[in-house]
Amino acid sequence: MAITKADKFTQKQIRTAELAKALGHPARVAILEILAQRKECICGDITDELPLAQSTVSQHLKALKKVGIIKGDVDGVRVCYCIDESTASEFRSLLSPIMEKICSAGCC
Amino acid sequence: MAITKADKFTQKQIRTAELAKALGHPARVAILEILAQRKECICGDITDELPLAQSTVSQHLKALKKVGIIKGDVDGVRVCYCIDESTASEFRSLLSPIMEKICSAGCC
DNA sequence: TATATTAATCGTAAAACTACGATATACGAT
DNA sequence: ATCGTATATCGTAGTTTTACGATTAATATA
Repeated sequence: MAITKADKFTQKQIRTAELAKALGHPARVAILEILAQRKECICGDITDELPLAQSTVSQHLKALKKVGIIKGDVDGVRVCYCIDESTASEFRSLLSPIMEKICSAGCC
Repeated sequence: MAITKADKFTQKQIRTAELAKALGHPARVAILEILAQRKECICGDITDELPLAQSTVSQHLKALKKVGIIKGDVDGVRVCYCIDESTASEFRSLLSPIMEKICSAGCC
């Protein structure tokens, strides 16, 4: 962000935006869905399920890891990815009140 | 997106990402909060509440309008913005199952 | 030790995002 | 008709995102 006055927003707003942004690409939505579907870590075969190059998938995984929504443990030659429940809960906590409000903001 | 194979993702994933992206900036989170807080349209004083230039706020409003989460009705010299409840509900519908799953994806 | 495999990183290019000031447009008020 | 106010749009610059192929690093296996 060029010359962002990020400090003028609240930490909640910044964190909410950060997490929402992580969901802001179909590939990352897909990755989270894949990880959530099976209730276990996914070791290695994420790239196979996406219509993207391996390096691109790796970038998306990195983006998700950066905000903490997933974590990856090295297991030999593979890396096991899974969702970080605590961050997921944090996300829900941040989002819930907003969703609640905007879904009942009756006017016009 | 350069050379995006967007057609390889589901419409749900694409729409979810689109809406999440709209929340992907603190200013837009703030705008939605402002609109949701008061349960009526906001006519004109949105820029005053944000640490951004008028033209920048206008761009953020445009981004929110583009995905349909807000709508703006012209009222004389002002424009009255308010949340589009149907899109907000759509957003919640898309997000809920994902949040549900990732918050109980117990592993590791 | 050599080889194959997995995943991250590097380098790069194109597109999108963010921000601002300046300008244009549209309307109300004088 | 003119002036002032509110909002959108234009032009622009810098940053970030997205994507890919190529390379590197690490490990498992032959």
